[in-house]
Amino acid sequence: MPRQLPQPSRDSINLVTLLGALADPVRLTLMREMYARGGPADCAEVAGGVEVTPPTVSHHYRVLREAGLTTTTVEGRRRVVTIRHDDLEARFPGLLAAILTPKLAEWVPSG
Amino acid sequence: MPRQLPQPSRDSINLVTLLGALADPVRLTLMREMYARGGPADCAEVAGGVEVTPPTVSHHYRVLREAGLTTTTVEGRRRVVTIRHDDLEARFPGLLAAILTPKLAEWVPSG
DNA sequence: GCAATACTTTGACATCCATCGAACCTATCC
DNA sequence: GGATAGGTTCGATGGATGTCAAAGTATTGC
Repeated sequence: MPRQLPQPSRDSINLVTLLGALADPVRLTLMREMYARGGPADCAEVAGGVEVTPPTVSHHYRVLREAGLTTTTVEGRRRVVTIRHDDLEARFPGLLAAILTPKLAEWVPSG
Repeated sequence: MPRQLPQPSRDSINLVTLLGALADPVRLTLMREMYARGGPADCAEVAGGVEVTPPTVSHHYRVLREAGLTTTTVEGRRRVVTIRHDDLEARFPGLLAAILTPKLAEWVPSG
């Protein structure tokens, strides 16, 4: 049975917390990867290109989830993560697209 | 003569830095106030409703400026601040509106 | 049951960050 | 020049944050 990890309700998503969650290169990379995949994705696959240790990856997924950005479900010994498109669009229309759509070359100057 | 305080060029505005600058209640309040006024505004007036000491306000204005969000000019013994609408729209279309448009009641749950 | 897999939690550590008081700087005005 | 006003910088401080190694928790498979 897939269990769902605790997450804030739509109405309790805080903008400052949300921005703080996105204001980190690792988490922004994770979000971009999820966004590009467009649907439920394997946590390990999404984090494939990220160069931090498993505990740190776990920490970042937790921050994203607790900020209301993602939903994580446990399926066996893997985790599946999804961006909360509907909730985020309802609360902050256009925000996600504005942050995640720009090309990589644009959010990292000289990158 | 109005002097302009140093700020990053349009192309060197970093998304992570920008989000970090906005991920603070005081700075978000300042940005909202400026956004609502729609043009150049007196720093002291904008910060009128904020309940922190002058050194802290000064610190926050600096963070906003160095993140590329605002332009500050010195006119006599007051400062005038402006949101860099054009540069921000060019780099991250729709971002500013998505973050600053929501009503107050929405970015602070139960507020 | 046992071993291996996948991820999390705990604890520690270094760094960053918001905040303030005190001192400083630069205009304005008498 | 002296006094005042508006802001900034400096130094200190308490708290948050990113990171990792080690230990813990589930789940799969033999």
